[in-house]
Amino acid sequence: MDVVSPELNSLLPDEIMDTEAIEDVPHSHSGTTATQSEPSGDTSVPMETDTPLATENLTLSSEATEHTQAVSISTDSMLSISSRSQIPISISSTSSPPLTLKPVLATSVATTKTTDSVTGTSVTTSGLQKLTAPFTISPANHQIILNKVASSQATEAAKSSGTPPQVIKQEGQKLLVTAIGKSGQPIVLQLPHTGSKPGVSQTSGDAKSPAPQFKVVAIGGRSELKPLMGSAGNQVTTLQAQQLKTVQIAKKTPVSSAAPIKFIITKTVNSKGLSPQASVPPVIAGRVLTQSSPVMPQRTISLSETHNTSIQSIPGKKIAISPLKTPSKVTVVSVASPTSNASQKSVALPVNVALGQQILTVQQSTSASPVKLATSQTTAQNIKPGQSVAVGGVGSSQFKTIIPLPQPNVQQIQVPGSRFHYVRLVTATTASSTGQPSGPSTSSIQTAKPMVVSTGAVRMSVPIVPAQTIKQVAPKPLTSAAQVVTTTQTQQRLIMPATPLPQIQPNFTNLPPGTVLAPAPGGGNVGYAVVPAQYVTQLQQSPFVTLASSSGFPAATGIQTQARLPLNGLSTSETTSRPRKPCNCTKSQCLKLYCDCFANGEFCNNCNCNNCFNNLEHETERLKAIKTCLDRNPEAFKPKIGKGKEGESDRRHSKGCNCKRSGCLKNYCECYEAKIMCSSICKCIGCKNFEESPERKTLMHLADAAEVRVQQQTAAKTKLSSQISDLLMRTTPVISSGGGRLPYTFVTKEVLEATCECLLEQAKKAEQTHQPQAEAERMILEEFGHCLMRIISSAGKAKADSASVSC
DNA sequence: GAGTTTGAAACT
DNA sequence: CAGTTTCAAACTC
Repeated sequence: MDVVSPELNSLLPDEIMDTEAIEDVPHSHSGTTATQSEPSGDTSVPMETDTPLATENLTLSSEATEHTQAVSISTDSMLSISSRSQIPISISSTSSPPLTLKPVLATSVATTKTTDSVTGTSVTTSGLQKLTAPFTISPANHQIILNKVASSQATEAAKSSGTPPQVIKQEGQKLLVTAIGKSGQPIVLQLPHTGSKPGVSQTSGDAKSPAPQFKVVAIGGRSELKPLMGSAGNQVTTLQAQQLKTVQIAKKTPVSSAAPIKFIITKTVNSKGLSPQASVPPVIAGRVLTQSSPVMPQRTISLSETHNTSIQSIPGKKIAISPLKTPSKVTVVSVASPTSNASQKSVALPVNVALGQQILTVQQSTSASPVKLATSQTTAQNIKPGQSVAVGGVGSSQFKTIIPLPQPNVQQIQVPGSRFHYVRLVTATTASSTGQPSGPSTSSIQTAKPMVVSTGAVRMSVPIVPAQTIKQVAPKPLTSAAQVVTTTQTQQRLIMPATPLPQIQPNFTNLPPGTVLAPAPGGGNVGYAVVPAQYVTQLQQSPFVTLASSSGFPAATGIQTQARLPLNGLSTSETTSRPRKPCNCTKSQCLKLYCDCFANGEFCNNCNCNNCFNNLEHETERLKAIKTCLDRNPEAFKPKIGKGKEGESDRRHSKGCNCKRSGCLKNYCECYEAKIMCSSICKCIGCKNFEESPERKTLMHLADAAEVRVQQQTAAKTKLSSQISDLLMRTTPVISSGGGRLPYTFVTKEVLEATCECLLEQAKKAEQTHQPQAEAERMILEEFGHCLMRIISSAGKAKADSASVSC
């Protein structure tokens, strides 16, 4: 089954389509059984794998020495999962790139089934320790889907479904997955283990045991392996980081043997599962079904990847990540690698990850395009087992619900110069232990630091990847996509797509950055947000972002900063170097493309707009507006200035301008504004914005000169200001020179303090006498005037005295 | 800062 | 798809 229809694929950004095709081939031939290893042996956590279909299951186990199924990966790509444990689990893949899985210290992996019913209900079940998921790794998509099953019941359901999902079982409470972006960028999956001992962390709600966390980080990068550290909140310590399981997929550059690549995930492929007809009812791609009983709420995270070719698409493939009994936090960060011209073969990766009470659905576009991740969570109470919540589907029909989060539960933070929006999703009802104060967790990435939510009933920690690291991995933010899904016990979710996606439906991953999707009805506290990829860059500047306010989102505006997206193809550095201009919308409610903020996928912040709906408080309207825009133009949120055929020099407007009177030499012209020349697709009249245009050259020359002047003036002002400040701070005025010292030279520190005391005294006096504010201000100003007069007088006297002495 | 110009977006 | 209207930014004074 095709996850994404061809139509949808056509709508995808070019960069997505350009990705190398990595073909995930069902591996019927390898009939290996899923290996299970339960180092922990914790009773609470089922150690055995529930793999009805052992052959096609993908299993991650620390101890498992076997890997069963070959996972076909595009020839260039390599998937590696490493854990500290030395037991290598290798997964043979049909393709040359080997997939190796090594278990984490105590983690065990069990394969389970995940079923997606035609009705759209997918249930992934397994023991807490089990990860069940139809597992698909498509190099093209650079995503790895893990499905985590929370409850054994879910496992049962999965079995019933009959799909041979690939199961990844992890005892650790944390799962970190890093996906590779396009061109040869490694995908790293890290499965941090909450506790050194398996099964220990499973106790949910235990303050001592960190809440289970699941993190997926997709970083576009070259072949180099960069284990992203997901510091899942506080719980990931440096030591823990070492325990993380890392799956790395490198395109084109297979990991050298010398490379410390260890595979912690064993992937077994069930031929049945691979078969389209899979016993599993056709899974609606991208559709997330959440079933949870009040007692055993289940959460499913499904990642699906669209295919351009039906052959490549593997319906029913799912990767399940073993759920955590304890409230789990899921963080997914994916950064798409720079676009590659690789074949557009895509592999559908529907992944369902059931995490205890959460269901996360992620669909990935066929290409290396920005990773798309959708997360929906439903409250366990409202959702019955078997009940499904659709979070994003390939087809619009699959998109059952997108509901804005309750305003009080959402906070947005925008960081200037960054494409990322920080979104805080708070569930008031639940208090999570995730906020445990811990030093900055360290991961394989040393600089990575978690965002810590210190206050509020719900605390959410978002691993922040230092910009440096991110840059290394994803040098080109524009093409890269990052998604972060954070699920805490409180059911918080954060999704950060790197780049605006053309469509909101059926794949909600197409939502523009900053989009926050609310949980399905009844889902209550859960929501998900789409955040721009440069989020990571922001992190660099502020390693810790505190999303802490228990108060409602509106109150959090103070911490909001403006996030920006690259404008019109300008380099990220260009766009991020200066803050975006505030909008002044008055009639559009900032929900139309007239609004630059909205058009850039940003929330309005510090703008001058009136009746603004471009914020989390009006997420419903915003989502609707986004959908409307995407319906009208699937590429509405794509950068208008796309890459040219060969580098930036060929950048051109995707649609071309239609200027009539400006000669395309004013900023009215989008081409000119983007500092690019008009092209053949432009419909402008009287265009003067071409290479040989003398007017253009003159303008450019003048513009350059003006810029230089501005810089010089700025430098001069800075210097002058510094000098004045330095002069004022001098404590000892120089009066012996006999020169004409100005009065301010007598404004020494002592004089300033005395003046301030006088003013304060005056203020107190006014307050004691209950003077009106205006009168109080008058009194203070008068006092200030007196002070000045005394200073001037003293200066003059000193000068006179000095002169007399000299005489 | 107010008013005008401009062209993209939205609408018909 | 073309024509018109709406809108907000760019620009002018």
